[in-house]
Order: sequence, then C-alpha cells, then structure tokens
Amino acid sequence: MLTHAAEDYLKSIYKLEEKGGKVSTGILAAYLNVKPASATGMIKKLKTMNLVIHERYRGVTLTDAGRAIALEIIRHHRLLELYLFKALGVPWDGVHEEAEKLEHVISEDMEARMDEFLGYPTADPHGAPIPDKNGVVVQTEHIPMTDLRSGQSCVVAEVSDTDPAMLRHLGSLNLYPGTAFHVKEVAPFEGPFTIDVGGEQVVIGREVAKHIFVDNVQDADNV
Amino acid sequence: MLTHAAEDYLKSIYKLEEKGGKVSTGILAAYLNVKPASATGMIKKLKTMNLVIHERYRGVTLTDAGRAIALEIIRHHRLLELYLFKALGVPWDGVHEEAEKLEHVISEDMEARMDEFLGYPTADPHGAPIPDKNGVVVQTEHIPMTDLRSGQSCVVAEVSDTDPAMLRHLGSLNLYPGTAFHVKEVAPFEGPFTIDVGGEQVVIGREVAKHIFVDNVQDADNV
DNA sequence: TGTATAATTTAGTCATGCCTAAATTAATTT
DNA sequence: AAATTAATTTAGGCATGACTAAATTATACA
Repeated sequence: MLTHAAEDYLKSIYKLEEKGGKVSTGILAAYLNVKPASATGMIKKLKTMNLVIHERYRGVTLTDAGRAIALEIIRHHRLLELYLFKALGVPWDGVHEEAEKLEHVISEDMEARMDEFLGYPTADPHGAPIPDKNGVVVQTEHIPMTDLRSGQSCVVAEVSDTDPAMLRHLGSLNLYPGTAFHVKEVAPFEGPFTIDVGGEQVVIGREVAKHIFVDNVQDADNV
Repeated sequence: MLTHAAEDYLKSIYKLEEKGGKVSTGILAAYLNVKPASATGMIKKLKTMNLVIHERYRGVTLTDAGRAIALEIIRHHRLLELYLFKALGVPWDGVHEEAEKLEHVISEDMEARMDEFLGYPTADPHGAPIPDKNGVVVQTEHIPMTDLRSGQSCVVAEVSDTDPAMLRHLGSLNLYPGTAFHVKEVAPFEGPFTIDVGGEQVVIGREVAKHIFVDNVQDADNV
C-alpha cells in the first residue's frame, strides 16, 4: 500500500499530464505546495516502484501502473465529492476539501457502495468525469467559456473545483454543470461577458470565465 | 491538530481507564499492538501537551483536555459506524475497521451532518454509547451475559466490536442490540447457555457469551 | 561561444512514530 | 533483606516526508 503523500504525487502528475505534456519537477512541486527538492525526493521513490519514468532535468511521466493508481484515487475523490453533495448535503464549495482527506482512506467496498447509491455516476458535482472501476475515463472535450462569442448558447459542462469562494460565487449565479446560458454580449478588449441564465442577466468577468467550461455550443439567433 | 497516532493513544487510554483503574504503559502498548518503549515515547509527548498525567512506573491518566479529545474521536468512530451501517449498508462486522480510518479525518461539519441524518442517535450498531457534541456519554450499566442464571429474560444491550468473525456469528444468531432472549438453561461447571431467541433454541458457549452484555434482566417465569 | 539565469538535483537537517537492546526501577520470592 | 522476575524507561536506529543551502545542469542571450 502506498503512503498518502505518494498517492497525492501520482494524482497530481496525472492532472498535470492531462493539460500540458511534460511535468517538470518545479511545476509538480508548485502544484503540491512543496519545494522542488522535496518533489525530487518523492519522484525518486516513485521511480524505484516503477510508478513513474523520470529523466533527470527532463520531467516525469506516469507508467501504466502509476496511472492506474492515480485514476483510482481520482475515482475515490470524485465519487466522494458527489456522495457528500448528494447524500449528506455538503455544500458545493466544501466537498473538495473533505474528499481530499477521505480519498486516501476509504475501502474498495465503500467505494462500490457509494457508486451503487449514486447510480454509477459519470461526473462529480463540478462536472469532472469519474473514472470507472477499471480506470476508464470518458474524456469529453470542453470549451473554455473565454472562447465564446456573442450570440452563442451553451451548457455549463465543468467548473474548476479548487477555489471555494469562486464556487460559492458560481453557485449564487446558478452556474452549475448542466445549466444552459446564452451569451448576449462580449465586451471588446478582453472585456466581460454578459449572459442570460434562466432569464437573469449576469455579467461575468474574465477571471470568473476562466473557471467555466462549456458544451453544446450553438450559434442560434445571432442576428 | 494532533497526529492520528496521538489520537489513537488518547482513545485507547480512555477505553482502558473505563474498565479498570490505572493504565500501565505495558497494557496500553499491548492494546495498541506496539512495544512498551513506543508507548513511553508517546506518553511523554502527550504529557508535554498536558493531555495526560504520568507518574513514572505508575501509569497514565487523561487530563480533562485529553479526555475531551478522546471522546471527540470516539464520537466520530461510533457515528461513523452507525452511518456506514444505516446509510451505506456496510455489514455489522465491517463498520469498525472502516470507521477506524475515517474517524481521524472527518470534519466537524461532516460529523454534524451524519448526526442529523441519523436523528441524533445515542448508540452505535454494537450498542456502545455515542458521546454527544459536548462529550457527554450516557453510561448505562450493562450486565455480562456470563452472569445470567437459568430462567432469566433480558435484552441484548451491547456486544464487543473488535472481532469481525464473532460479530458475523452473533449476527447469524440475530443477537443484535435490542434483541430479547430468554435463558432456558445454564449447563453446570461453566458450561454453555441454552437460550430462546425469537422462538429459536440456540446454544451459546462461554467464549461467545463473554462478548455479549445485556439489560432489563427479569426473573419472570422461572418455575 | 561564453556568460547569466533558471531549473533541478544533491547533501544534510528535522520531526514523527515506530523499532530493538540495554539499563533502571518495582514487585515478588525465599 | 537479598535475589529473582517483571515492568518500565532510556538510548540509539530506521523510514517518511518535509525543509534549506549548495552544487550541478540546461537554456537563453548577446
């Protein structure tokens, strides 16, 4: 069995690999709020366990074994987030922190029971995909809200889950995954978005828009 | 915040104090499956935090602060056991092990949500009392089944929760807390008990009886 | 091509929490 | 009371996983 720290490193390497090719020691360390030297140490250890491939000064990559463990932890995390949200009513912005601790600790049995209770879900409360038992993730292509043009309609697919204050804000605007909205206007020079969410006019700044990813973009009624 | 290990020590000292006055280093170490020298080390640390009082070669006692933490952890443990049992259907003999890991990790918020979900319960699935938010435990006097005489009736109040195989056995006999039974016969010379549980005749050996504690003992119909 | 800068790794330290082996203290026998 | 036995504590070590400071390697620029 791996230590919690090792699991966190694998999970982080997976996430960083997902959105940018090579994972450098420095990037990994920054992501984990740890000094680069500490990351080097853990990378060495993971290497001896054949969970990562590491070329000195070149960055780190997961092996299949390492990726399997990373996906297992991510599955735990996302199932827990959804479970806490649905079964215990933990607010949207609180599930991440709680799941972060629980993910290393729950048994496979508990994982299976939550999965069943939730009806074998495929996404967590923030819209992130939940890997299945075998580590298969359905990767859907989400479009950053910042790419939207005036007149387009879409549905919120995913929001980033790390900043609770941002999540509370998005929640107050009803911008949960699944919510549809229409872009009324995009102000020039990297300006804010004016959108229509369920009849309400809302202005979304760039900083907020960066945290939102959408799906089903349609250019309907752009006269 | 305390380490998980420190919390486990406090919890164990509490439990050992409950059933036998002074807690020696050796007893504590045995209870935690640790060498006495390790227990000495942790006791020293807990002493510097004013969580225990320790007289060299004389044993250890909890301070009020130490007891408060012990009760908080025990509350977590028992709420979790009941929650896992009722909400996720984890079998009787599995909840202890799972709760043992989760108890150190859940937030006060999650504790409160489970408490509410369960309707502010006072006992876990094994019949052990759940301390309330303020650390108040309702200590009920349970009678060891081994004290019962032929002809007595009673209700199962509590069973010891540590041995999963024993719990599976008790479950198969329906001897859950709350179940009433009647003692038909106690074989002489420390022999087994023959009891009537819901119309079924069951023979309970001494080893099993030691794990059962009862309430509401009545000498009815002992002709 | 040489030098400055940035990134990474090495080396050595610290706190936890466990261990074993040896020393010390307490309790029991005779 | 002395000697044996049992319990406890001290001393020293090991693995984790973090840190700082220094050395090394890679990259960028002029």
